[in-house]
Amino acid sequence: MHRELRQDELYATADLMILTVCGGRLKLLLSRRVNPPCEGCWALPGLFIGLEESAEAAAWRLLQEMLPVRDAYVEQLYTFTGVGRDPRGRVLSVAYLVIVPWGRLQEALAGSSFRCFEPDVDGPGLRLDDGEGLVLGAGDLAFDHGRIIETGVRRLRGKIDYTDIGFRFLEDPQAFSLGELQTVFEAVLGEAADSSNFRRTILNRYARDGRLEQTDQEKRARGRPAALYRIRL
Amino acid sequence: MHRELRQDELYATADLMILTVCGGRLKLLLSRRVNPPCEGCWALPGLFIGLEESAEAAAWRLLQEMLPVRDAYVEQLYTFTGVGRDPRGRVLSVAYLVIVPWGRLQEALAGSSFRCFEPDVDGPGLRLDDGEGLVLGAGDLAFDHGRIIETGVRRLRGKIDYTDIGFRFLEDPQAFSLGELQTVFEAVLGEAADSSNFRRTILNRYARDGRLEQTDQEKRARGRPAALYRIRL
DNA sequence: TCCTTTCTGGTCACTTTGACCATAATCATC
DNA sequence: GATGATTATGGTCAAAGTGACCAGAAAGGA
Repeated sequence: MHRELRQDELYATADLMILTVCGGRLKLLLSRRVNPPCEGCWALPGLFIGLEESAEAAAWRLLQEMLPVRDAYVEQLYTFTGVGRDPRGRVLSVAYLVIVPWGRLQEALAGSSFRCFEPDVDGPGLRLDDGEGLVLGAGDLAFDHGRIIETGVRRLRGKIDYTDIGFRFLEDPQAFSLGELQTVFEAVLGEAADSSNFRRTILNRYARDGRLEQTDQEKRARGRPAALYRIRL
Repeated sequence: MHRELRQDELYATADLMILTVCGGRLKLLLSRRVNPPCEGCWALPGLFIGLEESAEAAAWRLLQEMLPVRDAYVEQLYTFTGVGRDPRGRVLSVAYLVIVPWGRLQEALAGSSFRCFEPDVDGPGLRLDDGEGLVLGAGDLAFDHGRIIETGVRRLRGKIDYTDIGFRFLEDPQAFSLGELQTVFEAVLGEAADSSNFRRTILNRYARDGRLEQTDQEKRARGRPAALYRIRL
């Protein structure tokens, strides 16, 4: 999709930070740009916002075009407006956080050109590791996407403790174990939690007012079977 | 500033929610529109973002043009992108929270056309009261400014407890009493606080790591003199 | 039958929070 | 100058929340 931009006009794109938790790690979807500008760089998926659609509608449209997933969670992250951020012209970027449970993402991902990277925002600069030897720095990313990614990961970390955004990573919010939820929290925050304290905190916060309820089912895996819960989002 | 918009182009404005605390109440600045569209409606100040400036730079430019204040706090709030939000054409709104201490705002306000309104987001619909008998509802506002205002007040309330944004309302962050700070919190949250508990919480949170320090000065007013503090922002 | 793994429940000390009470230090008023 | 109102400051006390542990339960695997 090569597009010539007029220099006396303003444009806006919707750019998506598609996040998931897989193998106990927070992952981010990037694809390699095949056209200029930033040819060969890794980039967040994005598209130009049409004149007849809201930014969020554009985000959903892109999501459906790229990987037809249902039930994704989409939340506006921040709008990046630096003058020189796109060499083609003046392009604002309305960035979105998109959360898709790994199970649903995995299928859609097969035929796509996306690759999963694990973002690390704790060091001096952003690092992205695909787990197979490929490690990117901010310089390997198109536009100001490095800054967007840092903003997104930090925002997610900041919100997970006082909103229900963590539940959006669950394969099935109607049947999940507290262990699965803990895995999400650990992946997002990047540090281990005590399972006993974790369960106490979550149950205190969500079961008290009935948003979280235990079902009569259980999940059997390696260890002791886990009770399954249901959350009202 | 009447402007004809092309129908095949996209535009973006920076719209400002200028907030202050005055008389123990949270106030918001609105002005009445004298030109179409929404002639006669009350509106947030806003301008079109130029091709050569970032949205935040546009916000600062507008601020300086309207009321030359120094040392305001500016933070991006949200980007509103509804298709029908501006009858002139396709206009995105990058909304900003702007906080100006009342003392500095008051002077600049004298010659302007702005009016202070106290926003109330707790009822079924937004209400804005200027304290002199004028009460606005969302329908009296231009564009989707009612939605912007609700978003802004809620965001401010949500952030005041776990960020230092409340200190931005202080006349002088280098010399303020805890009573003044408490007034800010009460105005923003809309409910009274226990002064003893408030001081303990603030001192615990900010004095522990040295961001908040007591000065050797004090402020004398009606009651017992108050110690003055300094915050590192 | 062990051993490992995971889930679940509990204790204990420490911190935080909300509701009070008490006192201190000033001003306004008589 | 005495008195009362007002605001600031310091403290207690119980309840709730948090972090570090320990212990047992219930499964699968060797």
